[in-house]
Amino acid sequence: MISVFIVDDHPVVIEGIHSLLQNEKDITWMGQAMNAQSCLGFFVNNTADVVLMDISMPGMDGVELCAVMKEKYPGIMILGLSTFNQGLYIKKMVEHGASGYILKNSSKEELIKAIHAVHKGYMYFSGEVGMALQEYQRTEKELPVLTAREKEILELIAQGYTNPQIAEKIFLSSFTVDSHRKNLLAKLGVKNTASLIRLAVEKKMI
Amino acid sequence: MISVFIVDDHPVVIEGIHSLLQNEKDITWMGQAMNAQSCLGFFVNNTADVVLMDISMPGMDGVELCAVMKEKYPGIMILGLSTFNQGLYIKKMVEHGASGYILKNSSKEELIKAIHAVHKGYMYFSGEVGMALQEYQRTEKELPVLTAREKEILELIAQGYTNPQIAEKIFLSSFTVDSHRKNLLAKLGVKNTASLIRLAVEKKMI
DNA sequence: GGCGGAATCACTGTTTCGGGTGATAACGAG
DNA sequence: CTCGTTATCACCCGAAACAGTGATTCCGCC
Repeated sequence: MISVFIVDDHPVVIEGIHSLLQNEKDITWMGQAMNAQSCLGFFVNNTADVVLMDISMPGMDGVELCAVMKEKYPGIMILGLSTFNQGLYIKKMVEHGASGYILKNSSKEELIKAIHAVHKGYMYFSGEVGMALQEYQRTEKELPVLTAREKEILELIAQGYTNPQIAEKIFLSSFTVDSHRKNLLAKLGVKNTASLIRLAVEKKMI
Repeated sequence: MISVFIVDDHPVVIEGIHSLLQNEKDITWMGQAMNAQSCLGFFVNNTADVVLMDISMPGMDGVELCAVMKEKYPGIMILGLSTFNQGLYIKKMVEHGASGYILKNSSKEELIKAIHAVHKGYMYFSGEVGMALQEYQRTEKELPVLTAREKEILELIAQGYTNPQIAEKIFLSSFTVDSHRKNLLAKLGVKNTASLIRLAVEKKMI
């Protein structure tokens, strides 16, 4: 049984989703809020497994509310709601802890599929934005473990040394350095030095 | 009128600087501390415009104390004190918010000049380390201005695109993209893509 | 109305990177 | 004792990056 709460400033959306879900045996309708304050008020004395949350709302928007909710109740899964593909906001919501995103005109099947997915801890993304963001998540969470040697060489690459220079510096063959470098690219799933260093700096690996 | 406080574990240094400053009309002697704890205690109920701070002290050293002080009282200017040119520590102190550095055997004139300089918000560096650190500051704060085109191409490089790919994407010749790329390397004073991207990410240019 | 910077394009090299493929030795875990 | 991983080294080859040099157009500024 999955308890669901919805936050959206459009009554018609609340009603629509409510009616879509009311006959689902394993989904319980916990309630609704039409703004961020009301939502936060609800969760003082109540809880839910999954929160469907509008991205754009008057006052505190979905991105902020998402951050606050995840801060207070990390166990609650948040699924973004929007009427169109707004890549930037989706990305921001995910960065602030949302587990996914669906379009408001999604089918009943997709809605239920998405609720189940995020409840189990998966990410769910609706429509064509899906693939791009799955990729984003991959690099976001599953950071491969680098060996000591790889970290050492990554550091030197970031400092601007070339393979031959690194080889001389740490007494290795430049072939070896090149091997490690290629392993770094493969492990981190990037295709060249530029994206390697960007990832490394952003993830504070160096 | 500039109020000055000093932190040093050597009484002779405190005395020496005190006597150098006692006849200065626009400088007020606020007091002294011989360790970090005592210094922090003083600033609970007092303040000062400029703090002369020894780099090496028993217990919490100048670098740490500097960080703590700047965290609590960002408006207080800190001037490092050391008996010799210890580049690494100076660099660290500056990174933690110090506004400069003088040698303990500086002349009275230099001491007063330095106090006035940091009080006005300038950096001050004593002796031959001066130049090196001014340089450090230059690359640290005075980031060259990039043109719109350069920023655009920098962004694309960071996303992992090659020159030919960028050229195709924004309808330019790959020669042109390469020109901009070389300008980026030259402007930012780096020698390859790795250090370019590292700098760009660390300085939040992308 | 010239001067400088930005933006564009062009050509020629050399060096480095990146893909693929494979080998050997050491070492720890099962 | 094998099996997987790490670390090492090796070679080929095409693509990309880097260095150097130079040219043209456009546009704002003094």
